Amino acid sequence: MDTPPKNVSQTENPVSKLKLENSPVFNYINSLSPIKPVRSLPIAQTFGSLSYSSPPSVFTSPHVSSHKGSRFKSDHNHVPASVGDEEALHETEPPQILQNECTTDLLKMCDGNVKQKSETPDWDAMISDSSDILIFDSMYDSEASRCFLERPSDSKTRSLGVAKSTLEPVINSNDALRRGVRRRCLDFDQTSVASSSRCVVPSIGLHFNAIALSSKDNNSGNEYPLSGNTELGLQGSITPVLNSQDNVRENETREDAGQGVEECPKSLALVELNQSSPKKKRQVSPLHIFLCKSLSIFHNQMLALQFTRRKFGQAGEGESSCKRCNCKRSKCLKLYCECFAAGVYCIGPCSCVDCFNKPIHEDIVMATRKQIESRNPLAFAPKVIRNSDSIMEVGDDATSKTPASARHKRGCNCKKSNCLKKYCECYQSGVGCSINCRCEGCKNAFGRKDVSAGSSFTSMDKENETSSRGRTEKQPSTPMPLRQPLAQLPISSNNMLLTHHHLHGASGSSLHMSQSFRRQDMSLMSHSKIGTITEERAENIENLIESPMTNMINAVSPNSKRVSLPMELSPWRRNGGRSCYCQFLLFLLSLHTIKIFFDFFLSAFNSLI
DNA sequence: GAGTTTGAAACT
DNA sequence: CAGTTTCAAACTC
Repeated sequence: MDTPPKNVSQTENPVSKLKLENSPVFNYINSLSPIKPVRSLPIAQTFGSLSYSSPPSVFTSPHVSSHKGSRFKSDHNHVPASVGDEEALHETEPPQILQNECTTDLLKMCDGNVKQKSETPDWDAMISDSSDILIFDSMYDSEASRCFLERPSDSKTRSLGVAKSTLEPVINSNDALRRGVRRRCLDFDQTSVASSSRCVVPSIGLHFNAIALSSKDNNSGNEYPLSGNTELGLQGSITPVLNSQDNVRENETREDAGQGVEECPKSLALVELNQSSPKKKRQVSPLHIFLCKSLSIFHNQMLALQFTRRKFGQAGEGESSCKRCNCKRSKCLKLYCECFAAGVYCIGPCSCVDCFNKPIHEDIVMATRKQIESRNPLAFAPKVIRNSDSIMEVGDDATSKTPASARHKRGCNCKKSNCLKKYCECYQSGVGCSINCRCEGCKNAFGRKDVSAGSSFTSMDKENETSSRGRTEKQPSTPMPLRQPLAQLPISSNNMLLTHHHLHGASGSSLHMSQSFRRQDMSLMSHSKIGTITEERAENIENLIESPMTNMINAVSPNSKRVSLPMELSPWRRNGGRSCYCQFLLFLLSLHTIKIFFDFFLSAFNSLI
């Protein structure tokens, strides 16, 4: 960071300093300081201003302590000796924790930069605290609490996914609460955490465990190991992914669980930046690290809250996607079952009979799923493939809205419905029929088969789909479904995720938003002269912003019936189109900018005097 | 809500 | 691979 040398102030005349501090200019500058304003800045309100509305009850929840106690890092200064102590502690100071600790962290951040650089701030502790705080903000949301406690879990045996025991309610279990986000995940594979709910963002195909795996070996010298809490929100939205590599990670995860320690994932792409080179690592600005981690944590909160809202039917338009199965004879263990097909457990509102698609039958579910996948490796893959250049063709009526290049993977086989009813999977998914369809008398309002042959559904797409069908879907490598796990994605040399361009099906609007946001923030960065954020690091942020995590929010689900994420559910597109994510980043950057100006003016006055 | 229709999934 | 059966959602009344 281009912080002016501070030795000037160390040698200054105390009298001069006093004069300076009493001067109006100094007062003005001091008012620009990030220190005091930040101290008075209520973080909760900041989130509120970002349209990240959490019920106020979050601050009064006694569960606050539970999560605080789940901190993994060595910074246990705040961890009480017992759960009871935790509760006692936090019941007496619920909301202040969020504000004070956050602001304290920011103060540390700023102070750490203003002071001698030898005083390396404890960024780990800071981030750990922040992550706890932020996660608490949503995880102990009153809704979330209900959600998490809806299905009691065994807090001892599992570190991921679904708990086996569902009999005894777990109230104060840190693990249970923390795992609540994944409660409804079909934990077919320990590290292939399914979408937490059918109501969850159906297909955020982000497999952070994959990153963890790839980065574990490289992380030994990580200067800024990440608090394990950041794992939570991410996995809350991870899609079920099965591949051979999962077994390895599964074992690792189980080992971790068996040790009773939830391994810090150290996996976030954000903190993996520039870790391949020790030199580069030394160049990483602590503020940059803080910023990146904060962004990731913030994102986690978005997803966690999103899960909660959808689960409790507050999704507005998204409610239509929260369906319940009604299986009678399949035991919800076949693809007939929408829940099973979507990779989620059945829940209370389901009307199924003899349902085995529940956490207590986890082993059966996993075995069945693998059996189905042995027959058809793409059985749980998304049925609809959207090209990255999909552009909604908006017509006069609602039914004329169709992703120009989105098509059903296998095509339909309608005989009587003319592809005009929901019997047709293409129509149900809101996509037009394609060359792959064997339908008769196709009149699909989203695009008829005969018309699609010359439409924007490119020849490559056709080739992919045709080849896919020709192989009877026994080669999962192609076509690349939307929900391809990051585990299969190429990881760059510096352990950073490659951009979403490697994926099919990123939403065009989301992409546009990301790019717009990127330009905006890159511009801001350049103008604020954040010297330590090198161009490469800026590119890292750029990649982060364009990561699949961002772009796949609008992806399709394994069950094409739950395809789209409603506009208002996307954490990046709320608040009238300006993302909270963006605003949060801008907020952090503005703090940094203010600090730079403060440093500049202070040094200038010091030099003058 | 019951019965029918439909097409995907599963089976042979 | 094709034909048949099973199944559950969609649909109709």
